[in-house]
Amino acid sequence: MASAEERYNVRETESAWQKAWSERGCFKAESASTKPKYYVLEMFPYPSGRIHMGHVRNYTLGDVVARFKKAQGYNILHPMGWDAFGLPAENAALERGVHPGTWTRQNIKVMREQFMPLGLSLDWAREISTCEPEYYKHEQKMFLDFLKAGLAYRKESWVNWDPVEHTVLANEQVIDGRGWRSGAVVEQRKLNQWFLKITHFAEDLLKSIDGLERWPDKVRLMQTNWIGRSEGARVFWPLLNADGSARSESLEVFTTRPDTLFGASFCALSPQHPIAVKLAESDAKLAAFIAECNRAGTATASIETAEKMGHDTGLRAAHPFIAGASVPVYVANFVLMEYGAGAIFGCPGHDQRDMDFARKYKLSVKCVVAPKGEDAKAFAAKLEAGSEAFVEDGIAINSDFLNGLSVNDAKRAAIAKLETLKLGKGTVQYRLRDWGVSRQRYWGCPIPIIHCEACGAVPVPDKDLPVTLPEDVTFDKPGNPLERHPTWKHVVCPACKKPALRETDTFDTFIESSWYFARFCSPQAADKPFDKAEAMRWLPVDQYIGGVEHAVLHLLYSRFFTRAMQACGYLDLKEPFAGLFTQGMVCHETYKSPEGAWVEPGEVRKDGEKAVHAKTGAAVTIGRSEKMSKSKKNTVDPQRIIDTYGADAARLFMLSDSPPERDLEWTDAGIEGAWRYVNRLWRLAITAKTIPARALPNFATLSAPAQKAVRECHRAIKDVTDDLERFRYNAAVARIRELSNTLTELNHAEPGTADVFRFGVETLARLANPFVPHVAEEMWRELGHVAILAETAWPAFDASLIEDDTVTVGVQVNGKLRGTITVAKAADQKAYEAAALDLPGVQKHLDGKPPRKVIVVREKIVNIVAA
RNA sequence: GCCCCCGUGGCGGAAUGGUAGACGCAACGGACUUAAAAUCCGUUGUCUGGUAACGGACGUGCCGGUUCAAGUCCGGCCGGGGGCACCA
Repeated sequence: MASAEERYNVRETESAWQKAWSERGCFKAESASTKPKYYVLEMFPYPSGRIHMGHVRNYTLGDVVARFKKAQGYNILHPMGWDAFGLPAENAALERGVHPGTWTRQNIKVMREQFMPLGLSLDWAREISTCEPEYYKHEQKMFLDFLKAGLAYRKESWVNWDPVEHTVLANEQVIDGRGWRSGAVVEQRKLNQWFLKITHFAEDLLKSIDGLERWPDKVRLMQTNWIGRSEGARVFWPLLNADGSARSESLEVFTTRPDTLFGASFCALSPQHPIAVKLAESDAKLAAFIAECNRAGTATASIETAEKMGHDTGLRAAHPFIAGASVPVYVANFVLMEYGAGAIFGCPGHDQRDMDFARKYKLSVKCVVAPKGEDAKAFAAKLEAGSEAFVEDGIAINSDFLNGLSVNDAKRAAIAKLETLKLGKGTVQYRLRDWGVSRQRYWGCPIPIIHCEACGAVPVPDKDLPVTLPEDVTFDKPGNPLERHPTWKHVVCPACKKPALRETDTFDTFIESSWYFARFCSPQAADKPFDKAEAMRWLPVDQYIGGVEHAVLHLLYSRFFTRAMQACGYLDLKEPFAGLFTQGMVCHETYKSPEGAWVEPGEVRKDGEKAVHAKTGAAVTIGRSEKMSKSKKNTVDPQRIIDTYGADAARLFMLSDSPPERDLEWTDAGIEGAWRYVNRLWRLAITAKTIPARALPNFATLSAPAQKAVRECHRAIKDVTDDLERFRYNAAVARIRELSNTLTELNHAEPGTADVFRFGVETLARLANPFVPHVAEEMWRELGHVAILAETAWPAFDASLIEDDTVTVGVQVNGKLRGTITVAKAADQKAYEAAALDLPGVQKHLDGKPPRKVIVVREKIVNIVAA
């Protein structure tokens, strides 16, 4: 055993190995290599100031993958960078008067230094920072290429306006009617905006989800729902004036239920529908109603509680199937302009919203679908008198040529008829809308466009790229500093050379993260975003790791952007991430003082079940464990943990207690336990190094306990390897601990097993390497190895030693365990049966009678069914 | 409202339909120590019989089903979490 003087010096050991790895360039991606490639990437961090536990977990998970795959012989690309544009930098500028660039670059410096002691196997030579012109100039060029290819466009539209951030937000960035960062209730404004045509790829983005086999089902489902494919029909309703005379236009609606057309009792337009807007010009009441709707849309946070309101335009729409019939045309607050045609036909009998609307405005309700097997007349009478729509499958009734058809057949028949009449056609509608990328902010990539009165929106010529941000800006007033900069926006039109204005909006920062993974592939090409051949060699990312909060946003944008880059010749690739792993959050108990203020864990002293404030002694209530956040003050600073216990202990704790996809609760006891195990590993190595290194004697000559231990080692290699492949890191750590328990027992109890013990500790070091790389290296070195463990091949197991000659299986009587038998693996069923029936416990429960049946599943179980 | 996931000891969690609770945390007992820390050895699902050796019953949210065998599969509830949400 190690003497008292010999203690594991974490600090020195960890920094020494970090230095050794760095000096040797262990983790540099090889540009020319015959090894198969493996690209490991964690979602790059936003430089907010300091690293937090979520970062530690994220990068530790990726590091396990990288180190394991490296040991398995892959050429690894494991780069790091900074998602450096964003609003917090501007807020800091506002609050502290520091330039966003200064603040951001300072944070990067601090966080980079904080990352170093974690011992991550990163290739820092490829570090990128998205706020530098060397990075963002390429996306300006790409944007102009997208523009040429028709994948970017500008249009005036209603947009989500965040009144706190003073900027537009994408649909994906509005959560529960509030801005995803500010939490402010989002308003609707009509603005000229740049859009990227993500809908162009809607079908492909949806279909390709099937091929993303190494993505979590949850994320695939979320993207599927977000894209929201619906099959239905566009239907044209010729419009009539109040007096029944025909108007020149017809109203287009989208429906997924053309089978219910015979149940139509009204049509409704969105308040933003062009026809509604036009009618409002000569109808003051309607204009007031529309204004009211637009205001309500902005002021009401809880849209779902908003009452359905409508305004009768006086117009009528001619029914496509019933000659001479028509329905009233309303403008209604619940009809969305952005979806479908911005107008609907209402069938109250089979849509709850339409029912609500019909009851409120006393419109007719007609049942046109009845459940199969029920009395249609009675059902229809009940439905038409009630207030609940029937939305399930059934049989068409009261519907002329559709009568008797199922919902699906009726849909098909209705569409066919519409197409014959040229009053509609079958179509596919997506919920997905184009990605609005204009932001009225300073700290982002300038949109490379010049607005000229004569020439319109003119792209900035290549030779004038990049359009860089001016440094001399002020943040003393709300709004966009670029807009009020005295000179920056004043330029001449590249086409006509007359005075013109620069676009002062910047890109949504999700653009930078939509292609950074490709930039990493070729070390910082100056004249192009990345080298195509290099990118094709490394991409797709083999394993991408990050939080599930990006399931739709970043991950969908990147999938789109990759397709857009392909369309413009940058790549020949559609899917950027072949494998995705979404980690859980790092949580901690919350504490509150009697006054209701949050209390930091550092100020709380635990006294059994109770908690008290360390300084004042006042009782503190313990709340549920929640995601670490500054607002709830339940954070633990990684820096402090690493200073105290070292990176290995922090990494081990992150990996060992919970499955990586689940939330992890940080506890002091947990990190202590991890720390103890790191020391235990080291002591095992110190003990083992006193044994001379020599080849393991022939297996057959070993004592029985030694043989058993050797088998254990090989089984551990197999199990840990399997667990690593399947992201079962908590199970892998448990398996490693089991092996150390076996070795400790062996060393204590059995003399003459020294060689095997030494072999076991070596195996332990190699298996522990991806998880706790520093102490593993130290063990490896203590055991006399010169080669660095980080560059040593993953251990192989001997399949013949995995299997034992005998097997122990349970013996049940009527499904209840009554004993176990150990039999030769080669034994036949009869031998199992005989051994099982021989057990006293079995005899007792058979009560002297012969068994009715004996089920033998070799190497698994024996179950005896008693008479 | 719609869709998805999850319910296992005091706690985190193991368990290709085949010996439920691996591994760890906490707790308790012991060794070492003047003492403490550290370390090492042991006990630990619940109830219950027995001085003991050793047994018995129950047990994976609840109710039912399939099966020789169910934490695992199927149906129905209850509870928790997440996503979407006036998407026609």
